Amino acid sequence: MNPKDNVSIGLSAAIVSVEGERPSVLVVSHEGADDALPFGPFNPVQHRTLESGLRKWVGEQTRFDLGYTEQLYTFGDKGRHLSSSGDGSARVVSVGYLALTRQGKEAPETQWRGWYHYFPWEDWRDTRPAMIDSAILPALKKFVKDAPNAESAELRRERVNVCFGEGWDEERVLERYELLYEAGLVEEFYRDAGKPVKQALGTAMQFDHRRILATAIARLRGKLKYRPVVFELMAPTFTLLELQRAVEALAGLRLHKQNFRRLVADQGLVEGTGKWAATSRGRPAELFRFRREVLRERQAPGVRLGVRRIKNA
Amino acid sequence: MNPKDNVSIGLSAAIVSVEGERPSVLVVSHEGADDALPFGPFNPVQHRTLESGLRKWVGEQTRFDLGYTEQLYTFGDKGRHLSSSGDGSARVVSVGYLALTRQGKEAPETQWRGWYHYFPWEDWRDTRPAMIDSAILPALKKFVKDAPNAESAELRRERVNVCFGEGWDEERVLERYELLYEAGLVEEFYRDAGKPVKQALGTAMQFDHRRILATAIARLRGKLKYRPVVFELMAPTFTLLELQRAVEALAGLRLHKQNFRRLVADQGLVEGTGKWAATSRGRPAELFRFRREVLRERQAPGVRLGVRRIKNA
DNA sequence: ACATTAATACTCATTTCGAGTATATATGTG
DNA sequence: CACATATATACTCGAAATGAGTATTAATGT
Repeated sequence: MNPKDNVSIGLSAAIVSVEGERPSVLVVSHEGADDALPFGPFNPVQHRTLESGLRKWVGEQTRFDLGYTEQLYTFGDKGRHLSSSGDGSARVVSVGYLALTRQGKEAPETQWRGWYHYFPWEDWRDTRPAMIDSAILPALKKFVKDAPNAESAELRRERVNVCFGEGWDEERVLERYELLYEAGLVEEFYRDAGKPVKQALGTAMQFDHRRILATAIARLRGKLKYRPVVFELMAPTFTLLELQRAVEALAGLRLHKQNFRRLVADQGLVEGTGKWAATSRGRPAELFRFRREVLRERQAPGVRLGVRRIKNA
Repeated sequence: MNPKDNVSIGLSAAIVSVEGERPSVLVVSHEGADDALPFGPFNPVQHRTLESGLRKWVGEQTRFDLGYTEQLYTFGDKGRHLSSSGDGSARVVSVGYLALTRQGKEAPETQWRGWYHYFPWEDWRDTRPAMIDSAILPALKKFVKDAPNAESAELRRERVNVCFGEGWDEERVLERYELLYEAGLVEEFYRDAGKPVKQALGTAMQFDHRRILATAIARLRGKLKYRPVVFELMAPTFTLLELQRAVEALAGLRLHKQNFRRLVADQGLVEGTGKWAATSRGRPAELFRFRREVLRERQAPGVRLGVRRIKNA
């Protein structure tokens, strides 16, 4: 192939953990600049696979030993990988990864940050976020009206409806972010276009990292339901309520407690340890552990969160 | 970034269609060489996005106008992108795509080929393929026995069990292909290692294209169940049996006719046209069309094929 | 003692699913 | 034309899964 076809490949990782009710992502933050995901170039000479390249880079940058990892998507859009400083020179194709861990000893330049800082409209645990009605929908209405022609307006109307209309589908995280981007509701839109920022919902990230994070959340929310991935984020033993809170934090939804318990129990996802959690108030809860055997036994075990939100939080 | 980090990006597409009961993939075949998927390099100067690059390349090579497309995975393993001629020079990272179309006018160097030529063990419509018991399981048993140590043997045993043991999970196409690759049951294994071929199940493809195709089939089989993607492969109108045969062809499984009908009808995926198919024998079937509106209405409509195989074909 | 809090158990109606049986409408054959 | 055969379509029925509770148990704080 021709040398002019050469491109640099950037590897980025959305490293996710949950502490209590807060789903977080590990970010590299330098003062003044936006947060970034840990990332680095793929070196075809050193690295045998993309994933081994990622592990090496991330290890160096964050001192983290990635556990579960999964490739998300490869982004190559022109103009979507600019840093805040605006160097538009190199064309970079970026491969995003999702990694799940528990919090540990991080490198000093990195920190865990709640992911709803970047996506405040995605957290429906307490209530439908007010900003959807106060800021998002009015702006999107305008976006529909400003469409260049009727056909485009109809397409936009449909997208708005799917993303923010009747019936919240918690998995459409990326679709929603991309819609907000195109509608100019997000800082990155202005940065990529080299224009002054007009609207900026949520906290911005460097490059296309918020898009990668959106992809990560979407994938994780989907995967939760058919693979027992939550357990990668849990301590070795946990109470059922802790497990539920973790799932809720990730899904951004509240679940029905009794049914949640029935689900994980009936599916054989967990087993009691016979020990009890130190409790403050209320009846003490039994500590459970993940039954690794289910990975072999069942076809598609997962916390099939009865997707519907609990009537009222 | 350093120039030595530069890599070529190859774009490949698994273009899928179904004609009758035969799911096919569009391949480029030159005599003497293995089949290949349509592919070409990504040109960062010309192409704004990876997908537009793909569309351009594929358009030139196959005269096909891709409809539905979806990015699958980005492969970068060293030594898995060798051609049959064995040029090991350039390091290529390949981005695989899935595209769904109907058959039309193809370029002369391309042809539709049934995908079960490449994966004969994946077609369970008539019966559990005999080669699983006659060839695959014995060889995999040996693969387990030849493990370097007990721990590795246990891991291998589990993988064999998940892939080919009790309970067929039709989505694990890639997992199965990778297992067969590692166990040396597939031509590509020997080619990539530069060794003489010992065992070769199914028809080989160039580069890592069979792996990309496996990824495509797996993704499509999964997606079928929660998104109405089959309809991309159907004529504008079709009988319910034709629709069922298409789904069965893709899934490699037989389905229960009456329940299939109930499913697609109850979900509002199709609507009758009031016209009837020209019939040879039996009562004539009504022609249906896809109700595009469901894309807006329901959360996750798809042909939730009651995964279990029909008792006996 | 008792209000409060949380864990866990049990109930119940509804929906979905798997697997049929039953009936309707063609063709082809003697 | 009667009837075997093939296919489409309708309807049934029990089992399992799901959504939304109520009931009971076991702690703490006052």
